[in-house]
Amino acid sequence: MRYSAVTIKDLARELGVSTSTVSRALRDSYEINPETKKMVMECAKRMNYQPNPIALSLKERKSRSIGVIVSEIANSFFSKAINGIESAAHERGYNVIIAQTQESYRKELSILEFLASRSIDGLLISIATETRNMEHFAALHARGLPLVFFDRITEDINTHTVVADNFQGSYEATSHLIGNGYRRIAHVTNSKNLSITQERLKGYRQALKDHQIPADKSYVQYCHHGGMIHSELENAFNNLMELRPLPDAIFAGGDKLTTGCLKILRSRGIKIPEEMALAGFSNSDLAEVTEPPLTVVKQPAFEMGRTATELLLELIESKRPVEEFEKRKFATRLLVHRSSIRPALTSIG
Amino acid sequence: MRYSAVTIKDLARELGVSTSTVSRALRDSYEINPETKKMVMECAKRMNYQPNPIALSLKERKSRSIGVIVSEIANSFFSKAINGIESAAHERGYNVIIAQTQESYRKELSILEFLASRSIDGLLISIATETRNMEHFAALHARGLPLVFFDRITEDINTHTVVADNFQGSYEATSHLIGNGYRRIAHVTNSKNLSITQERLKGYRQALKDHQIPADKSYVQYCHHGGMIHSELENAFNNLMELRPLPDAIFAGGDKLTTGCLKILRSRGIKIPEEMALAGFSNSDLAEVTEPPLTVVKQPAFEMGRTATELLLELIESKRPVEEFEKRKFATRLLVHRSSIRPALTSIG
DNA sequence: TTGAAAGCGCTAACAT
DNA sequence: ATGTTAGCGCTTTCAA
Repeated sequence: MRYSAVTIKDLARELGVSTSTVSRALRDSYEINPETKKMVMECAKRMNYQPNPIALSLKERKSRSIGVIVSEIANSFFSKAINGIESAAHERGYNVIIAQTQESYRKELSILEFLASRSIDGLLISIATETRNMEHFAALHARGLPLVFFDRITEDINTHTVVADNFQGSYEATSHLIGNGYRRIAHVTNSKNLSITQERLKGYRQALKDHQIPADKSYVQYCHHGGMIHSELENAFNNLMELRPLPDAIFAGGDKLTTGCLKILRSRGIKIPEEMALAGFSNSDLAEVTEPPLTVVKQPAFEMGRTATELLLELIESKRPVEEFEKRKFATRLLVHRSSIRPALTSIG
Repeated sequence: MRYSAVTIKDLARELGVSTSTVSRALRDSYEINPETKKMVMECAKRMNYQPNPIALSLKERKSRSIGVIVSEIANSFFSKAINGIESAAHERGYNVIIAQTQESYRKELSILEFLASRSIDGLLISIATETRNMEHFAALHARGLPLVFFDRITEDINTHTVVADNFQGSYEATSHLIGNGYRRIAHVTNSKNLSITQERLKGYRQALKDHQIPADKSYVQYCHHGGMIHSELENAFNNLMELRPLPDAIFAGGDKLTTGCLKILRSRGIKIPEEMALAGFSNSDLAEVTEPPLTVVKQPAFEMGRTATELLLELIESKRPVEEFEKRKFATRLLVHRSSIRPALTSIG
């Protein structure tokens, strides 16, 4: 059974006027007699007329919907960013179509093809951790599809980007660990090719450097799948546990990695922060009620989503090709909790 | 700048044939010369032709997209259910448009209007906690839009439904608390009008009854906004703390309520489970690393999402009106952790 | 085996 | 002030 709506034609027939009169009346055109307008409006309301957006889309060659590609909505940063995206999009009459890569490059490719073939007007992208090659994005961009990257961005494509100040967030968190007496700080992070990985790594390294702590490459562990594959984070962690001297703190570069490290530490009975401190990027609401409460770097996810969307809609609705691209950067916030505070008694200094 | 795709017309011009020939060749029609077919296919590939789904939609009067209405995607149950929904929908070439009510009836109304006007083919709905009146759904259903309710359902509309066995989950959790020596078990739950609230309440009451524990109405606190408004849960909690005798356990009937109670108990320094045990419905991955680890009733969210979608697509693609409606019910799982286990020393029995 | 033409719902240029 | 018509991309009779 098909749901069939009232069309402009039905109204025209009902009223004995032409479809164009109805169309113009509904759009409140100046060239329509006020009385006719009123008559049409009333009839439309009475018959519960709803314009068919598909016909409109076909005509205007746009669908008033935008796509969003993220790694997974269960990620606390992305679910909040999506709230921001939806709020900005709906305000301006746009639909949002969400798709998840689960950090997989293959999925990213197929999703991109899927979305492109669904006539979306533009795309918000946060790149999967597995992805190294940007050609699939470049091809679409070259064909004129408006693109805005957020959070995990690429330099390869010349368009708007929205990011958190990952360097700052990472620098602050690492400095905080150092300030609490930790010296052998490991860094568990996403795949090397990701923009956020590189920036966070830089912040981490700079903090070590500024405090005259030598950086050791083996203290940095990359998770090619962003902790999406459980064994991967386990391996990274095992690698760290084989190091001598043992790290005394872990700074994690992503939502799943932060909570993942917490789970592993807990499951192995390693005391936090006595034996190993933990801090990391996360937007989880539960950070303060875990055991121990987690020190986290929070990104303004909602605002970032909103801004990315506004920039995308600007691109979509711009009459002329946009030449100037913005790089918006948002400050992060460090929320300090017990997981990274060295207890007074065991302080080594 | 507009992204403009290759059309069937471009192919026809390129090859010097008619658009109908191209169309038929692409659809592999029997009445087209194999050589022509091959030629068209090659040209389509070469020019990177992608059929315009909007034109198709207009023609077929369907959009190959379904809407999903949930309270919020940051909810651990819904984010996983949505994964299931997307997996089933994408498999069959459907788009998913997600919208969030934030538990607000008003938002539910406007979202419904928005989605209905965007020519979706069907709708998956989990009702907002504020909603009491089902007329907005009934009106759409009456107009022939396929609807499937999941998780928070209504009896008022005759269609497929997908739920967890809320009674069972609630019964088991409450019985578990009783088995651990708790007798004064409070229940913090969603708005009274919600289906899940009623079923979970029944399970809770039945468990009390089966163990000869008198039910006290004041031990049940309803949150009309599902804990979405912070003060609401605070109030509910305060009400419980004024009771004498004081409850010795809380059983929470929803994701946000469970973690919300944890936060409140923690912030007030009330020891869990010594002073107050806690258990509740939640699909959070962090339940086992909170302090204390939480006893939770888990729903098979992914499977529920998949099933709801399959039922909806069945409805959408059915040639004749569907008369027989299914009520799918999924078993829940009780994961016991420390938050509900009475320590041996303080055991009263 | 192929082409011409109509039509899905809507808008807008062009009549009148 | 209103009507006629063409066209957005595609499929599908109907003709040839």
